[in-house]
Amino acid sequence: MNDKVKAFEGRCRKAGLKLTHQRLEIYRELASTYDHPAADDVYKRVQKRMPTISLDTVYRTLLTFEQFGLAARVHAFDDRARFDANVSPHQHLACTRCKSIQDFRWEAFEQMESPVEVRKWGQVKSKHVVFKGICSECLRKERKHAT
Amino acid sequence: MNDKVKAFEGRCRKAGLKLTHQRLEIYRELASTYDHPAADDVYKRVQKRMPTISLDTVYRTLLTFEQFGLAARVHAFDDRARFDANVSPHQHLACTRCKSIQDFRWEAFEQMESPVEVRKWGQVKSKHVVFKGICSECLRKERKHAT
DNA sequence: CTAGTTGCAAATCCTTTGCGCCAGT
DNA sequence: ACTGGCGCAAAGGATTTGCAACTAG
Repeated sequence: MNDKVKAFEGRCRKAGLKLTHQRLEIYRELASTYDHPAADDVYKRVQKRMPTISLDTVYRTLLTFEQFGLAARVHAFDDRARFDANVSPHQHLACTRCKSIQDFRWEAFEQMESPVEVRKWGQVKSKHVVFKGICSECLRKERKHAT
Repeated sequence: MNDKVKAFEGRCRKAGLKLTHQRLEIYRELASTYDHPAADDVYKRVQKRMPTISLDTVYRTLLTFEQFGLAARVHAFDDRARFDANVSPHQHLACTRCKSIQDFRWEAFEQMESPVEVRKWGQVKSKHVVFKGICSECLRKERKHAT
């Protein structure tokens, strides 16, 4: 965790981004969780330690992180954006019931060659898979209710 | 095209959905294009032939189509939802510059077995790939400006 | 010092909703 | 006729923006 923050500080300096308390706290929060929080969630959590932070700073900061490759935006559901400090290649599992999002690696996919249409289409920057369905937790709850 | 509409009518009857002019026009519009319009685009286009239609009817109708499997919502960008009358398996190419979205088939991917983590995660309903990058059209324009 | 950042409040954009009237079956 | 669907207007929610005050480098 502290390594992540150290790396983050270095990346900020290199990019010419000022290391403000807000950015540090927001990054720390994002890097310490695997649940892909929405901007609002990040705001609420950071607010506990830094009561004066404002929601728009969180939005602005997350946008900055995204632009500098320090965090990624996840488009699993369309109601609100979700964020991820994990910027190395990985794929997502998204539960349509509880809206949870989980990372997983899929090297067979990541190393697969893209079809010709894709190469002809233009300059690809990223490829990403999303599986949707119902997570086992939600399935369990459902069975209980059905009983 | 007319086949699509005929099929659509059959599917509506079977599902107990009333075949209103609005639904027919919205479906016709969506099925006649490959550009994955947003609700607002559909509204503007349908409005030309049906000036009294309202935007919220378009939203409601697209939602209904989605729920009954008559159309699909595409989550490529997070600003607004995009829709697709193509509900058979296919993947997407999305240009971050012009926001265009293109379909393509990728059978090697579609037939690939999912990793264990996925099967353990829960009950998967769909899997979908999005490639992001810059389409050749945008690249061409960029080169022109750079000259 | 000074440019980049923040906090506040207001604005904007997309999408949804309540309700009375209308239309498809 | 009955019920679902429509149009209108207004609400709701997420995200962005203008601006003055502040702060990291």
